[in-house]
Amino acid sequence: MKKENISDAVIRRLPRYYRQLTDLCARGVVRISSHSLGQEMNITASQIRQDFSCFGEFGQQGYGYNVEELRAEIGHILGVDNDHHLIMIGVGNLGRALLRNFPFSQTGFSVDAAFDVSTAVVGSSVNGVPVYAMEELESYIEKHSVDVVVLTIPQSVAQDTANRLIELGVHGFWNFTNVELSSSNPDVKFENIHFADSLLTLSYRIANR
Amino acid sequence: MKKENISDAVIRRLPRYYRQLTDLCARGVVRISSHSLGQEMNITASQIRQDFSCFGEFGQQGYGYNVEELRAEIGHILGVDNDHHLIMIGVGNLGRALLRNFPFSQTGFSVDAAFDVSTAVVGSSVNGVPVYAMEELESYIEKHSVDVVVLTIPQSVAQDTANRLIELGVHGFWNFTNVELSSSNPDVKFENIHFADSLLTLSYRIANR
DNA sequence: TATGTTTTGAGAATAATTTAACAAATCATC
DNA sequence: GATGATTTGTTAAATTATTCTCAAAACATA
Repeated sequence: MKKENISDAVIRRLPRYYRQLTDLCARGVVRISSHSLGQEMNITASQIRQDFSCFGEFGQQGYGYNVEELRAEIGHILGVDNDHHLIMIGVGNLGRALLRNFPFSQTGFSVDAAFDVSTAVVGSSVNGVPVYAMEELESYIEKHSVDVVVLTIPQSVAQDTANRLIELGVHGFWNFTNVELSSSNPDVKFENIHFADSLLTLSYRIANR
Repeated sequence: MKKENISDAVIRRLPRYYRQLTDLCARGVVRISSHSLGQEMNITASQIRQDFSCFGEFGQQGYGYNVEELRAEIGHILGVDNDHHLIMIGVGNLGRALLRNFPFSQTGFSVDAAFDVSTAVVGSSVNGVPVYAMEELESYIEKHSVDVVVLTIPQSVAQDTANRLIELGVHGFWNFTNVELSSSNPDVKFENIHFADSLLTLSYRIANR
């Protein structure tokens, strides 16, 4: 039964399904049951069926799921076949590492531009992505469509920079700064990579194992 | 009422409390009630009190919580005052970015060594951390205590490398590869930073806002 | 010291998530 | 085509997480 509002818990599991199905495809597996998929992923078959049923009926009784088809469906739900446009603010060590290594195109994103305050990098390009000065941000966004902004900047300027971008109509932020960003507009979405938070939970778990 | 087993949901909120309390300290705030803390963090006062009560009674009726004291308690729970030892496997763009930027010491970790397969980096040092050849891993771990290993290596060698380290007694992994790692030993803890998963959930949310 | 206010921690109630159960549909084989 | 084995999608039950409520404790002020 297709649901109207999908819970966050379900959404956060989708990418993992997508990865597993990509792997199954690569291994040449044609079909799979919720039971065996669950075994591979170490989750219950019930949860898998429940999760998928939020979006439609992708399986067939007595048969299971067609791997390639299911992968395409979930990829579509996640938007990997979209043409999302992304820019990066902050071309320091982390920003550069992402530009060089992260497979943006595989997730449906094209990286169109980067911005930085440092005159040392402005004018250069990293992995084919041109680096502009922060002053050019407004005029750039007026001319180009921007779906997501990657924030790889210092904490201290994170919220101000976000505000400036929200003002310009951006509503997707991939936030690598270790602060909580917010907007009064509920349509503005923040996705955080909080390195420190992550390491601290590990610290807790190894101490309390 | 102190709890025996703390749920993952609670643990994952602790670092955020810690951050907020650090900020309050810096702002010179001496005491705070669950209500106003909740307002600042956009969560309910109930949840805050419930969360804290898992670990003890840190507040005082009619007064609230002493900010500095509470910060210290949560820091202690998370282990920021521990002397955890950490090594990094894989000194590529991402590994280098972390070594240069991430404040390991603030989270109770000291980075003692890094390892890589590339002869181009072996023998060098990044931000004071010496880079050794992968062949030296076994002898290094025999001589030094290692609590956590940061995996910033290609997916393809992630599980094998983890296995090799688990064999050597390591039971904490900060995993930056986009694969799910596992061990039959439940005392081995994996904390994942799955960049692609994170961006995909954002992709979903901006498309379905 | 008495009085009204604030605020916690705990228990109860509610909400959300996960797991179990099962009818209905398909498959595989005789 | 009939029969038994699979496997789904859905509903129900169980579990987990969050929010509400309130007595008890401490504070603030007179």
